[in-house]
Amino acid sequence: MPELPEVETVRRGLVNFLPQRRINEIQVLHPRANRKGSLPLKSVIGSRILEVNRRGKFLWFTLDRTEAIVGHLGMSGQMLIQPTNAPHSPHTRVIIRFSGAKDEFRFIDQRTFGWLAVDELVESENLWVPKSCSHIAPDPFEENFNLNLALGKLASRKTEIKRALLNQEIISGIGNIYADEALWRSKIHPEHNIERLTEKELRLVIQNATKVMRDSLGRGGTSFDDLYIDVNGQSGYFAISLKAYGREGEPCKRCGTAIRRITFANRSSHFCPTCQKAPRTRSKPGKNRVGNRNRKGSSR
DNA sequence: AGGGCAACCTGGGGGC
DNA sequence: TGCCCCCAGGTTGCCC
Repeated sequence: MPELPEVETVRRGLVNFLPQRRINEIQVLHPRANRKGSLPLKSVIGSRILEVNRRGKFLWFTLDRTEAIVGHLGMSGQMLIQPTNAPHSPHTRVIIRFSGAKDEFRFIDQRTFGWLAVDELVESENLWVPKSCSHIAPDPFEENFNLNLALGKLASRKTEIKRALLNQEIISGIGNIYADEALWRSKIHPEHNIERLTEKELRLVIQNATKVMRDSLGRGGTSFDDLYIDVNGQSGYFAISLKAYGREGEPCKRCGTAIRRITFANRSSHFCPTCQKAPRTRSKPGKNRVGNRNRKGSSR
C-alpha cells in the first residue's frame, strides 16, 4: 500500500509486534523479494529487532547490529502479522519467524515490485537510514522536516508541479493519489510549470499535501480493495473523502464541474478543469526543448 | 546534471 | 465464454 499514510499505518501495526523479537527463521519464497544488490535476508537470522522506522514509503527494522532490514511495498505489497498456522496467500514472498512467537511476519506482494533487503545504515538529513533509501528527501511527517528547505528544492525544479511532487528526492511520501488531492485543494493544475507558480502557491501545495496525508492517516489510509490493508488485514476508509483521484466524470465537490482525467507522466491525473485552470501553453516559443507535449495520443 | 520515459510484474475489468 | 486491451496507488535505469 503505497503512499505515506498507508506505509505509516503498516509501521504502526508492526510496532505492536516486532520490537524485541529475535529472528530465528527467514524463508524467501520469490527471488525478486530479496532485492538485488542486498545482502541475503537470511544473513540476519539470530538478530533481534529493535525499532520499526520509516521515511517516505520506505520502512526499516533496526537490529542489534549495524545492518537493518529494509522494505518497500511497491504497488501491491502487504506486511501482515499472522498466526504461523494461518492459511497462506499464493503471493506470499517472505516469511520471518521469531523465537517463542505464535505469530509470524509475512510479506505478500502480487505484482512483485516490492522488496525486502538487508542494508547498512548511513547518515542522511539528520537521520540514520539504510543505504537503499538514503537518496530520498525527508517526508513531511518527520520531526525535523524543513518546509523552507523543501520549498527551495521544489522551486528550483524546471518541470511541471505534479512531476515534482512525485519525485521522492524533493519531498518523499507523496504518490499519485495525494498529489492529485493536494493539487485539487490548492486549485492548481497538475501540468503547471513550477517556474510559473509563486512561492506562496508552492508553499500551499506542500501544506495541502501534508494535510491530506494526515487526514488519511487518521482513517487508516486509502484503500479501494483488499489489496491494500494494514497488518491485521483491515482496509482504510479515506477513499470516501477523495475529492479528485478516481472521480473522473463525477462533479467537483467545489463547483460541480465534471472531474477530468488525463494521462500525464505515465499515470493518471485527476483535476477539476474549472477550479484548476490549465496553464497557458507555450507562451515563449523555443523556451523548452523540443515539444514533447503534443504527442500524447490520449484520445481513443 | 537534470529531465523524461520505458521497463519491471500480475490480475481484474470492460468491450467485442 | 473467451480473448484482448487497458488499467492500477512505485521506482529505477538509461537515454537525451
